[in-house]
Amino acid sequence: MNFTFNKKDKLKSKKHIDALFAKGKSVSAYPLRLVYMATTFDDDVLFKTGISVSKRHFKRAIDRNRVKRLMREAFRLHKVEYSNNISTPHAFMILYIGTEKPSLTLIETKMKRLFEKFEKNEANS
RNA sequence: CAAGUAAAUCGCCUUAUCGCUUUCCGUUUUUUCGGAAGGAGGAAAGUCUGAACACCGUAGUGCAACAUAGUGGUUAAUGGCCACCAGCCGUGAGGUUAGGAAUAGUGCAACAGAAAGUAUGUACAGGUAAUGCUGUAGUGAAACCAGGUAAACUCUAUGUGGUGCAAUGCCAUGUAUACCAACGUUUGAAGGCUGCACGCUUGAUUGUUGGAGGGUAGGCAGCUAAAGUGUAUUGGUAACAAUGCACUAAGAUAAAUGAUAAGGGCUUUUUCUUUUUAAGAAAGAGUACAGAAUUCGGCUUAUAGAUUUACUUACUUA
Repeated sequence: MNFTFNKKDKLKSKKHIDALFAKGKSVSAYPLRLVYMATTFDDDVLFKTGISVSKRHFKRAIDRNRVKRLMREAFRLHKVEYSNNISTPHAFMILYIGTEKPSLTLIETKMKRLFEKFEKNEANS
């Protein structure tokens, strides 16, 4: 078991992020939205994940930080379950598209749905 | 006691579990792993100002634009701060100011009033050849060679170059390639047609290698020891200054400093018990504003609640 979520697991490269938003596919489970793309990384990590909250929905930095931290927690604690079903390297970006401040349990359940959808899409294609 | 005034301070805590990040040490070829130490604020916010720092610009002068506006002081600097004077507000402690100039000019003036300047009406009185020609009354803060207004233009005095750490400097994978060198060259390098071969075709303005330039992804510096913090003494009404002693305090970059659970503080509401004030118990609710991004000095705005110090109190009530 491994609950870590450090620099290597984060999607940080500008190149990857630009490519992701340009070509990536997406699934959503309100208030979350997952943009994903199969790709390769220089260091051998299976997948890298970025988390983003729009400035449009949360004007104050303190609120954005709070939502991002909750999302990071939700992802970190269930990372292992998700990674079991992923075989090829992927880049992920999880966006928060709601406008209300969420609770941790809401995000956890929604994120589970999000990845279920993602797996179904991958199996079909 | 109550109601106020002015300053200043604090602004949740503990434990457990799972994490993030920086530095150092050990380990390891690196990655990894282990250990230790550090890790948001009074406003980190607004980006309104003054500087440091960097780059660009820069003979001099004038105009324009913008800013400031009592006097003195303080400071690296300021439009900040302090003291005093003056006006206004308050019983008072105190608060507040948009405090230069109204015979340089232009404009504006609610209500009232005939009229607020190219005006002269009404009533009465006086006067004239005649006429608002003169006086009084009436409106108003102000009614003629007058005043008010510069939070209207304006004038005066003083001051001001621009852009910002996404500044700027350095390293540099890949891609394309100016340039240089070597090698290959009509005995044909290399490319195109093709699955391959033959063949056909283009053909040195090119191919390969190396250098070199350029500087995208990315990285490093800038980047945290400073007009620093605490404290004591001295000078000064004060802002502030000088000196001594002690201390070292985030450095991320799709952006760390957290999440969850339990318990405890604090505030408050309701109910119950004892009761002179008050105290105790139970249940519920609340626990703010807000997140560093080159660094400092200020200003402005947001802020549940708590604490301390100094001072004031007219009328009214006792």
